Amino acid sequence: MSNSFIADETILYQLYDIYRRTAPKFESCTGISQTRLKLLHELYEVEEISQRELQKRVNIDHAAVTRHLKQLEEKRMVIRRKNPEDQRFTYVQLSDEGRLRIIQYREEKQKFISDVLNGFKEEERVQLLDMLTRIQNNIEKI
Amino acid sequence: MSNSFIADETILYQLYDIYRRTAPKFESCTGISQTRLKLLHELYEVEEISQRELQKRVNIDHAAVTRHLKQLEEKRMVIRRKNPEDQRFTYVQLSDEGRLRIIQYREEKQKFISDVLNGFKEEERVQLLDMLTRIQNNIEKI
DNA sequence: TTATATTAATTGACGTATCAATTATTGAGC
DNA sequence: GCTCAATAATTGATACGTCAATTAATATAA
Repeated sequence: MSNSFIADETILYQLYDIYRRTAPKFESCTGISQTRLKLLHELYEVEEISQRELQKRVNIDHAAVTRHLKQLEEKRMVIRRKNPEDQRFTYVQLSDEGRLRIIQYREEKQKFISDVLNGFKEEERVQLLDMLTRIQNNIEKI
Repeated sequence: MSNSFIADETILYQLYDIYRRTAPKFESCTGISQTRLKLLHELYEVEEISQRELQKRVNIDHAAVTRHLKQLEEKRMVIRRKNPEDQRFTYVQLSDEGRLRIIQYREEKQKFISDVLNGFKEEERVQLLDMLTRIQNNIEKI
């Protein structure tokens, strides 16, 4: 087993470890989980959208989407309604309050991200993004 | 909001996304989860170790360590015993079968990792590892 | 038009991480 | 020696992801 393989192992492990350690800090800094903010962010970009379409965009399981939206609805962050023309579809939109609060969340998120990438030059960020994208593509193929 | 911030956001999201998509594939390719293999790997490196020490090395919650080890014990992969000198400590070691099977797992893992990093030159791997380590350090400080 | 297939959403079962509380054992100070 | 603090392990509650099964509505084909 070569040294470079050990380094490769470490890369994989660090990817995993970074996620695990980031998630709780992200939430305590911003006040919301990464997935949920992603959902709100997608809603922020549109007037109204079906759960199905939203699910495709955030790319997590249907079941998780349903549960998040139900909770966001309870918190009065989003509004859901059935499409009258096709009752299978449920349409979702941000409530006025949701639209206000997401702005706050995004500010906190921005601070958080700049902490995470502290010390990274612009050029390095570009490189990193490129490498992560390549990894994502590789994983896709497996 | 500048373009570079959007790129930074994407980096964070991709780190999260890579983990989420890697985990199930890792498990289906290797036959074991990343965390559990990490536990076994640590055990592979030593004769015997306390759960406390093992927990420090893998750096996940005590509760998770306990639960994993209980399941690995049921599967006859590890052996646990109380330290007679200090009954608070539980010592863990690989069983003979565990020691055999981890070799298999590691081969599968090696294949998996080379798929994930397919197309990465040695120099890029070094760069990536360096950047991930810096991110880890940044997260630590938050 | 009536049976069948498809689609969106939901629910259930499960795995695994976290934090907090509890239990059991040992150590320290009086 | 006895009480109180510290430590390791465990258990309970909760969160959130997966896949599989189910429900409800619509489209399609005989």
